[in-house]
Amino acid sequence: MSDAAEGTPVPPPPSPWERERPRRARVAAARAPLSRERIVEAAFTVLDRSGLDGLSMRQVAGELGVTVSALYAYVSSKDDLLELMYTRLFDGFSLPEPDPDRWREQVREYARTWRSRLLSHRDMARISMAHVPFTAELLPYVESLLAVFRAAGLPDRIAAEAGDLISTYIDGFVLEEGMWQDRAAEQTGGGTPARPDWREMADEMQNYFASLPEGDFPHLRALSGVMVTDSSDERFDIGLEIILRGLASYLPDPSA
Amino acid sequence: MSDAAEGTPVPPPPSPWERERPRRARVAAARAPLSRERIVEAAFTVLDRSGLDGLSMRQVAGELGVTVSALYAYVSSKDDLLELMYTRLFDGFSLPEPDPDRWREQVREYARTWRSRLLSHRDMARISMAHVPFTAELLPYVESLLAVFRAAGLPDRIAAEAGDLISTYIDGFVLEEGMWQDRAAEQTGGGTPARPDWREMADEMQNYFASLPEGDFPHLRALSGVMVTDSSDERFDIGLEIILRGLASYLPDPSA
DNA sequence: TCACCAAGAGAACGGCGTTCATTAAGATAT
DNA sequence: ATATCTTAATGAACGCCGTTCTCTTGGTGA
Repeated sequence: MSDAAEGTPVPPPPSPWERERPRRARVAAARAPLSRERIVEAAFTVLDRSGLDGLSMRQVAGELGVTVSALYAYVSSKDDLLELMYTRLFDGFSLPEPDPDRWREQVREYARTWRSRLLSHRDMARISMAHVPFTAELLPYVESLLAVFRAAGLPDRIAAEAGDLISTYIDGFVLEEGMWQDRAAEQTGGGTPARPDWREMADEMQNYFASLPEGDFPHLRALSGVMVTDSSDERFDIGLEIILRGLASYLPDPSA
Repeated sequence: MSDAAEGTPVPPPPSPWERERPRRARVAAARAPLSRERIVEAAFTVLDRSGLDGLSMRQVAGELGVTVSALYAYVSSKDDLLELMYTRLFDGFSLPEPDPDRWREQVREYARTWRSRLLSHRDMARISMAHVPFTAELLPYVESLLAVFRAAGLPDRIAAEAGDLISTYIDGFVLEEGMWQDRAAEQTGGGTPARPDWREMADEMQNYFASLPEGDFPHLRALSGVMVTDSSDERFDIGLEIILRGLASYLPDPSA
């Protein structure tokens, strides 16, 4: 442990006037060399902290203690990085073997799982909406969702649309959830409360609807109750059920 | 018309070495003073030419022959401008008086109209997806859509979701249409062909699906035919019909 | 004629995505 | 042990962005 045992030329200590070189980046790199994986991970950290609008290559680089340009050795562009993040969403995701007798439940499970994955990172729905899962890596997931619909007995034309329809619904729903969340956050101040105050938000909305001119918005007023009292989960299931019923109507025996 | 009749101090002509001052901006401004309307119009021009990613305040200002900062006298931010563009989409839009016997047709018409409006400007679906029509100005439209659902006899919980569901479907569908369009455009080169080559695109996709390992993607292979041969309009109507059937299943008499 | 005013110009700030030449460190060959 | 090559990261630069601030200018009413 004692240094200078041999004649190994120890570099002289830096003179006081010369700025100490930043050694930390190198040290960090030695601990864990940069990689696509590490970059994606850092990107998720930045995403959760600052949202999609605050997700810049510079922030990601900063998170890793590295310069921006270093990232471009592993990632060809910001779009590339976003696509990696999108693909990440599918990791370890698997649909069950299609069971014609349980196809509704299987689709429900798919939908709930997918929604919870979208909710697991801030603004993830925005990223998801900007992508189509038609890369070689993701096609298997599309395939197994289609398998469920076809096994259920849906006509080809219906099955072909069903996947898109369900996925679009989920993305859109979560996207809106996020927008209300953001709106709530920006009202309570710049800070990002872990859980936005739904109660307060709902009350405010309720009041707003109730304050609308009586004669002009009868339906909005009438529905403001259920819009506000129903939880997000309930509303999600309702929309999902509407789609499932629509799909089921194309089956020879809709009772299935 | 003759100048210098009186002692009005005419400014000397600009010396040859000094850059001629740009007079055109001023002239243009005199012709038609800036306004929110003119700014929105210019923004649409830029949007159609360069897409949402190319829509910058600087480009809009350039389109008007004006400096960036001038815009900020009329528009408080870029977000504000985007919201104006979004609101523009609703101009002159009107839903018919709800007719319980024709509610499906009324919803279909609403959906087709809305889709065609989204298609009328490049990337408009992206802008639409980022907004909720819950501003004072747009609530009447929401109201009259809800009116159709309620008049049809849908339960409140269902009617409350139906508006969101349909709107999300339309936005999502058009968004995807745009993505395929962009993908096609970037393959044929930087140029922006007015109508992307659907035929070629479809063939290419068909080939891709057909080239997939036989055993691994039976459903994708089986459905690639209908996915490709059906026109966008047909696919849109199919998805819409699925939703309408789902909604109808909540009516006492689903035959309506 | 002069003071005022609204509208727009112009410059600047900090941040962005991306590229490029350069450098430090380790591995390899002589 | 030394010279060479490779790799991985740096740091500076380019051109663009949204936004703000100060300044100019042309027209208006007293």
